[in-house]
Amino acid sequence: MEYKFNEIEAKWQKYWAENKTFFAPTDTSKPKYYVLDMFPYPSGAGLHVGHPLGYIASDIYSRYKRLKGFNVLHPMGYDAFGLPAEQYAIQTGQHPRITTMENIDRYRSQLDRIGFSFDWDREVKTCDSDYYKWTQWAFLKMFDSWYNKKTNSAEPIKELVSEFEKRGNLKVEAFCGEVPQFTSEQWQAYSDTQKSDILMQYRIAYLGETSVNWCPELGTVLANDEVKEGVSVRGGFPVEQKKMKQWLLRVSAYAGRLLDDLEELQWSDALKEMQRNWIGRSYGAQMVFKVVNPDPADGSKFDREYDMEIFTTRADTIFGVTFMVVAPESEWVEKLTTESQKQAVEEYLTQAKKKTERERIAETKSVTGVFSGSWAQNPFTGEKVPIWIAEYVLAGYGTGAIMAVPAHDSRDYAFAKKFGLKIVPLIEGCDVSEESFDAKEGIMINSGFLTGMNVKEAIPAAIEEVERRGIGHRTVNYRLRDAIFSRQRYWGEPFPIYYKDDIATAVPESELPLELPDIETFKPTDNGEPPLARAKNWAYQGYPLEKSTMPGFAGSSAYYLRYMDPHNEEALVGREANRYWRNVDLYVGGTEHATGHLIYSRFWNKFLYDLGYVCEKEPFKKLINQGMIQGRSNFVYRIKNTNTFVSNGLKDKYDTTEIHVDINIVYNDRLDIEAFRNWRPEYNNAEFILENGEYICGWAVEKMSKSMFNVVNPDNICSKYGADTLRLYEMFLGPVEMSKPWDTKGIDGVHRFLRKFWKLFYGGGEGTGSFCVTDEEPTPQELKILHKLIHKVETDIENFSFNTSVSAFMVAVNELSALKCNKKKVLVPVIVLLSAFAPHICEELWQLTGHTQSVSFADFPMYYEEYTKEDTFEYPVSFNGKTRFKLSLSKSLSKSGVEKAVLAAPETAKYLAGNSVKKIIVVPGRIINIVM
RNA sequence: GCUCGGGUGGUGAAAUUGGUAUACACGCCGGACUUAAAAUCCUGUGGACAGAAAUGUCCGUACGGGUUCGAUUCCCGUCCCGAGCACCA
Repeated sequence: MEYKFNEIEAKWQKYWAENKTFFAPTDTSKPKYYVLDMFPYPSGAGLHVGHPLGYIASDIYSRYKRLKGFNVLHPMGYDAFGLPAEQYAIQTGQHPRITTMENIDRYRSQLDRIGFSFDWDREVKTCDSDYYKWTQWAFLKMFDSWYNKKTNSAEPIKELVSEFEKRGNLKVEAFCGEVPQFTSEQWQAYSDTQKSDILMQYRIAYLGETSVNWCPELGTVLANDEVKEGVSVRGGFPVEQKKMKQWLLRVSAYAGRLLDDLEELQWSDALKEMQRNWIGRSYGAQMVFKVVNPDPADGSKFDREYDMEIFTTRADTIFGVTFMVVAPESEWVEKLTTESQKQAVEEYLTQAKKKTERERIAETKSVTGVFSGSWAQNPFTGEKVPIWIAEYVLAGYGTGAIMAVPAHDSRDYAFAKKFGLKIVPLIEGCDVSEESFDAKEGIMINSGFLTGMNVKEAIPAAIEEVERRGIGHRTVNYRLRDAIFSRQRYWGEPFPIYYKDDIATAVPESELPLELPDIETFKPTDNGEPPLARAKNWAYQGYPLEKSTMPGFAGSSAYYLRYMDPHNEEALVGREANRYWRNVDLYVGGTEHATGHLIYSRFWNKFLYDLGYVCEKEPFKKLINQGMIQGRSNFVYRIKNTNTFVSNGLKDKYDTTEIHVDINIVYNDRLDIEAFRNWRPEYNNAEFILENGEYICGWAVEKMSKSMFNVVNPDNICSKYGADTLRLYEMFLGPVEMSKPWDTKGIDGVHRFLRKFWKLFYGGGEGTGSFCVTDEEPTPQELKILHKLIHKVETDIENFSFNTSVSAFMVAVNELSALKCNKKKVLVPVIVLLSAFAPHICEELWQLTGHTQSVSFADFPMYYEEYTKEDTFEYPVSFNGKTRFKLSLSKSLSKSGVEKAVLAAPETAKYLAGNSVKKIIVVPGRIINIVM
């Protein structure tokens, strides 16, 4: 019988859905395994063949784990709030919910065709109110918490308030904004508004007036990870810095833990490194320089000496400080500017402010700055140095002020050269005439008590001295900033916050979800308010509700927890379900979320962990980053001003224009000329210059997109070759982690393999023969093929090396075909093993070989035991007619293999014979280990 | 500039981590079946040299050195490619 993949696949997909084959109950009698894919944003374009790459890999792994007896949680859902649906809504007036639901349906039908083993009973959509109820709930918990540095944990704000009432905040150590010190009496005397303002500085979700990334085109603020090179990641619109009142999450409080806990995760080094860079820890010292104007007559406003605090990682270079710099946005600017410099400073500031983020980045090489008029005193040398204002110092990092050591910092060096400031070298033998010496090595000179020390010793020695003198202390700084959490958008979770006499107040938990109201148009209002300002009665008990909504990462930060217990109405995740499923064992997704979702999720999880809602401190134990699949575009070459097209090999002889051509009318780079003429009316009477009677197209690797006519839809591949072929082929293409272009050329090879496999069950005669397998005992040769296959595929799956396991199947099937092997005892274990990769064909063959249920995973351990027992035995190896040592071999290895190995390496044999070798381990033809 | 990955046939890529380099697949060459094509199947396929042939010899994993009985794998230097970060003091 023929291999009718379309019928077979439809049959089993229906069977799985009807029987809920992949339903994963919270069954504590079995070991659990949680395999998660990053859920997709359902875009209007649907899935292309690149999207399912990671899903296929994780599906193979899930099915494999089920075979091994695990209770596997493998859910899927949709990250359904987002910008594209809203942009579409603004243009068309169609409610984003409608577009989103349509897209979800399309995604679902595409996913179903590939035969994934998702437990759809656990599906979540972030835009459903019974899902975002828990997003809002978590936000309220953050609003009601503060970060205690003493316990290094988030704690309820109620406890903080009672501490304030008893003792004020003198003993409180918290990650917080700027707050005055106060006693309990002072606290009690504060007005409600004052109290609220103070508490706001402590909350983990807080309202803050900060400089934000404002994108005028999108009409919203963006988080740091949503901005790249000064433009928005979505849309590529310019972004500027603007002071605004916004909701923020105090992610920075968790910076240290986010960094430290990275160690124990099984993530790729590249990804961990990205997070490390993003969090950016640096050890150093904070110290104080006195501001001392030499000539008070110069309009100095100082009636006393000010202490200006700076941060440095190079305390050892303090003797080389020749000037100081503060950021233009720093609050120090006003205090430091003297009368005589006032005009120059103001000019500089207006100029700096006008620049967009993009311009600032473009001009990183140009050095700008202005002298403030004030001077500071070096606490070690007593020398007076000028204080400058310059853009190269950032207000948001450290204290927004630095001590400049031009000899040993390239940025300070460039600045000193431009403005003619002094450069004092501090390291023996360094040449600072052309560039600074930034390396942290060498012997100190010109450095008082540090002179003669190595830089590595000098840094701690300098910090110690700073601490001894009481002018500063050792400290750690992080680059990671608090996450801006509000968006001036409609299609997102509403904040459960209302403003009672301008005091931000939480909507009671019992009233969640706070549903997103319907509105007529989705644009921001004419006076620049967010779209929710258009909603009627957007108020709680008569008080106005917050009009911003939450950003995209809000809904995706805890979805992995919701899958554990998706229908629980009492909690985000029930205690019992959480204790069983714990966290994600394997997470598969792209690197693009390295500094966004993967940071926010870890933060969110740690926060819930602190409050005792979840039992693991990290959400994702092991992470695999699947590569992107790019498109392979085809081109035709039109001779300019004609309707004649010239084949790729001849195009250099003419003046041509390159035109993208739909890859669906090109086969192995050969153009279907008739189809091309029918593709577009303007090509109806196109002429062609051929080579060898064919039109050969050019090609290039590009992003898969509609505009380049290179999108390959998985549905088409499924109809033409079947889902099993698609699954195998995507794996066969190369390692999952690698990015690679899609090329349909090789798919025939994989499809042929499945036909060949199918034929094994039909006495080698597809189309003619009838189903025919025997109960005969396998020969040793057949067992060896099987044994090798099981071993190879198992180790490959564990290492996520699916391309090589597909190859192993091909080798085995080729070998079994050559032997015309149709013995059940050989073929059935192959079916079981292959069912992880190509489930439909395997289910069918499983049934045909006489099994009544869906691939009965319970039977697998038997085969597994029987065929993977590795009896090792000693095999003597001799040189010069004398037995020298014995080889340790497993039963599947042949004698001839070993002899060949030794013969292949006579030098090795000679060497080994002359040494005391205890054991060498050999596989056919190759020595893999020598024990001396 | 800094930090991580990588460079293996015509192409996608293997190599059990120091043990016969190029498995598997595509493509290509030749053959079988066919009136023919498609499909299918079989054979060959790193390079150079020698031979009628089986076969043999040498060179080959970006380049130059090193360690080792033995290096695609480890070490040093150079050159390319990709990804991420980028005034973070």
